[in-house]
Amino acid sequence: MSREESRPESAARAPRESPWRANRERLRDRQVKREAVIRAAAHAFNRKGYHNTSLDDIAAALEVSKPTVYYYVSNKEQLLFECFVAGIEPIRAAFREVRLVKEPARNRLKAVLRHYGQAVASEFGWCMVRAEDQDLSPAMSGHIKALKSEIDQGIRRLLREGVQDGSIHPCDPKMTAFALAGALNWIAHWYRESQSLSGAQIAEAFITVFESGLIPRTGAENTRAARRMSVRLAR
Amino acid sequence: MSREESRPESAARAPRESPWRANRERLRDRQVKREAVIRAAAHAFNRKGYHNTSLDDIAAALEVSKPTVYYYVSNKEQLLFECFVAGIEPIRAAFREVRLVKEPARNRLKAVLRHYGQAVASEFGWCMVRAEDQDLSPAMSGHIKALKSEIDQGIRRLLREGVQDGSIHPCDPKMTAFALAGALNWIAHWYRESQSLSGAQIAEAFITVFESGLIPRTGAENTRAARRMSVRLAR
DNA sequence: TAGGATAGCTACCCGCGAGTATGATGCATG
DNA sequence: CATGCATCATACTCGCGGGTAGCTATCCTA
Repeated sequence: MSREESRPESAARAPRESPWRANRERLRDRQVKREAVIRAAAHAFNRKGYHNTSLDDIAAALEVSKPTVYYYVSNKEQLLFECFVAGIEPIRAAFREVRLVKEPARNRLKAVLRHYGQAVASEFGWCMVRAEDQDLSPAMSGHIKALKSEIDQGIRRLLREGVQDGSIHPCDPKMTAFALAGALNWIAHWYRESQSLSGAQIAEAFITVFESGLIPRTGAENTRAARRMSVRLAR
Repeated sequence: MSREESRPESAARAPRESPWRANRERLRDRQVKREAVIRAAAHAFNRKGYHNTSLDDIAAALEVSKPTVYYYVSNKEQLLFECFVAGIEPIRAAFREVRLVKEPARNRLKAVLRHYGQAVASEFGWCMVRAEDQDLSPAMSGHIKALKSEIDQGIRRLLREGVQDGSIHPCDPKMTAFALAGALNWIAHWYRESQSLSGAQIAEAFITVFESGLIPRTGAENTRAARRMSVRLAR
């Protein structure tokens, strides 16, 4: 990434304002490498599953040895945890972002769900969705549960707000949130990078389904969703 | 089960019509025990996950030794496979059953989804949903993929039929099937037997969500679903 | 130029768990 | 009684993989 510019500088002893400069750069280098380890782990977990991936596999993918991996991460469990966090963070960010927006709750929910879908289809999606408490120590399991719950509660809240402001059809927030999140989470099970659709496109298609519902709509309300669909089906 | 009546008979040498009678009974006994092994495995997989469950665990739960388990099943992989089949069979049955019914496709789809939800919330639900190709030999993985695909195609077909007969809002069958199945599959991740709702009730709630959609309905069409919901929310 | 921190490797330990060799028990048949 | 089959246990093998001990190389700093 930024290695190409930063490295030669320090190697050639550029005018150093602070004696800590080189140190900071080394730390940043280390961070870059650490992230590479996380990504390699996510990639491997994606393809072969957590339990079928050995740390030797991950090391081999990075063309280093196993102790090198342990130099950047304390153990396998933490590796999974980091992948989980990397996967779920964009969703949390989406909630924060949307909190400031002045729009009907349904639109804010849609924005969140779009990011949600993209996150699940990302390289960390598998880890986020499949990180199981059974595979983790109680402490990490607790962290993960808390983060998951935060997302769940966020969706329920948007649903309640939507029902109140009239932008969402009356519904049971808990069950509806389960249904929405479940459908999106499940993307991680079938989505492959090579697919023709991107994560955003899938999220968009799902949102269309969720919005219109299965029962045919009559009159003025089946406007956008239905028209978009007929366009999609036409090509 | 039927052991109480059948065993004494054979032990007491009841009038035997055929010399194979005792043999048949022994075979049936064996089948009963075999199923007990499968169920114990499903139970353990449910709680601790496939990879965190050893065959010693399963044996211990049955109060037998590991070789006894191997006497009824050839290896761990097959154990998972059997659980998967036990989980998915009710869904296949639902499709067969519904094929004969003369109803709008949306109602037939609903019937299937109800069984689907119950199956996922059953004791084999976890195994059905989580059986991963990575954990299985290519042969079994192929079987499982075929069965999963059969279900998927069945849902898509019902959706297409529904769009044609007008009982379902125009939609992309592929994406809609993914959304529906995903939401239902995900039940296995959060459902616990102790929960207040049964699998059937959850399926019912989900169907309500899918049918109405998030966008508020106006006029005559928000009849059943919305009324049902206001009842639910009232108590 | 010595000393120390950083980064990485080879070679190992060791426990867990899948699967098995072998033998004991018991029941039916001849 | 002897033979054979079915059922199950004890006690093992063995490889995989998480994790570590200890050595080496490099580079920065004093």
